[in-house]
Amino acid sequence: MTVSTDSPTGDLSKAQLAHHWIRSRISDGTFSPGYRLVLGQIARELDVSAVPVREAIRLLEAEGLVTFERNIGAQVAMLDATEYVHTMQTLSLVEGYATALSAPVLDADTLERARQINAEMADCLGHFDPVSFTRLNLEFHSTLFEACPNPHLLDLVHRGWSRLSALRDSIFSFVPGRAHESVAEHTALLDLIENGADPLQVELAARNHRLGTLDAFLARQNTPAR
Amino acid sequence: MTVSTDSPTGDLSKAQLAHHWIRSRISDGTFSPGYRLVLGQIARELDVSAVPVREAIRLLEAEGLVTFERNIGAQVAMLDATEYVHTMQTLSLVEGYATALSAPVLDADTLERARQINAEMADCLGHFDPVSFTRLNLEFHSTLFEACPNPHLLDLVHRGWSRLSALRDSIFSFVPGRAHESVAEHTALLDLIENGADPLQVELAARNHRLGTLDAFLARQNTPAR
DNA sequence: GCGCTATAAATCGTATATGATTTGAGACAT
DNA sequence: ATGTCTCAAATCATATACGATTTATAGCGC
Repeated sequence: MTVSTDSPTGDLSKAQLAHHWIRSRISDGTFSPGYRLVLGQIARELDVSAVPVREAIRLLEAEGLVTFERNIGAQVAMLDATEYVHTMQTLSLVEGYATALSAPVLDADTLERARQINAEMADCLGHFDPVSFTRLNLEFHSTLFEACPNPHLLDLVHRGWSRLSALRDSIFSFVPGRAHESVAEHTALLDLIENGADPLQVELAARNHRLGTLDAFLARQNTPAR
Repeated sequence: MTVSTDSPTGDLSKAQLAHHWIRSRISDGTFSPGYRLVLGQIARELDVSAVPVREAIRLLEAEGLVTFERNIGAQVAMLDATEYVHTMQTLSLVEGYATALSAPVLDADTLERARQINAEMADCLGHFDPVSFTRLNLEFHSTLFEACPNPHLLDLVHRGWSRLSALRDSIFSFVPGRAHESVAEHTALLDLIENGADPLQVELAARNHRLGTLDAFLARQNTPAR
């Protein structure tokens, strides 16, 4: 359901276990940005040796969740404003396309479910609940792009979400003063899909929807626009 | 210049050396798709232990260049038609956007250089030289997207190219009967950029240019269209 | 007190060693 | 000939050991 909380299935190597474990700790906030990941410490915690932990950390580095320097060690990556913009921009691109590719495959049930989720998001605005809002937002978009027939593309979408949800605090989808617009755009997007709109139109709607959130976020922070 | 032949700079760990070394062997064709990568064998060859080699291979797996199975081992990934389509599709997306983002930053000199490269590509058509054609094609597009200010996006473009150039035989950009059209589209793209066209127009031109090559390739192979 | 050096502690990087898993060859029965 | 069983060799996965590098600390001269 959620992107990064998926539990690994089947029997995994210790390196893979460490990989998932550390990623989970980053996602759930136990290890927040800047936290130093000491090999031996994590190894003791997981009751494994340092070798598979090192491997896990190098993989997380490749995913962009962790920074790593030779002979220095690893720490949970910190997204500055610039990297946030770049990640959101990239996500808007791949998610928009993934949504457009999956739109023709969505059945009526799925669309109805998406509308339901969007209704719940609207509720969150009533009794101010940005955390649920963000969680539902992910659920909403997942519903729309998960049917994408291109697994590479889908992988990029997941990586983008993972990076954002792990490194920004957990309410990055909620920008005060923008949330209402966001819900409205969701409805518009669903209408487009339901009416079998041109794929490019769907793509751009989904893309601009996310870029809109980004811009709102930047405006709020007085960060120079992208 | 080329995407995947960049030599690492500075002092690297043995794991990183192994990483680059294996990738180079894949790129230059020494290790072709399906080739089995045996840890101990590579370790002996590089005069290191198996530990850093394993790390390197796991990273290459994450990049999609090798497949790896627990207790079985690694082999250079094999792109079937489907994966080829997915990779090309994804590349068309990210490269198109990267080109559109970098277009406004390109100076006259760079554009002139691109035209020069494209002229050389046209020459390659005269004295049938698909290998140079493909190399120049990469050079041409690199020139256009390297100025992209979004490093994440650029990274995705590089990964896409790396995957394609490593796993398809080295002339994947050259599809007989399509190459002339390709050169013409390059000129059209440069004109758009030079005239300061709308970014979306540049993006779609670049995207469709690559998708055109993909479609031509598929048609030639009688593979069902994407 | 401030800065410098020397030393110790912590940590990383990887070679080596060992157990676990898979693969392949030969023996054997059918 | 075919299938299957057994065992040995190859290979992977990881714990352990040790050297290399960095960082922290204490001492010393000024």
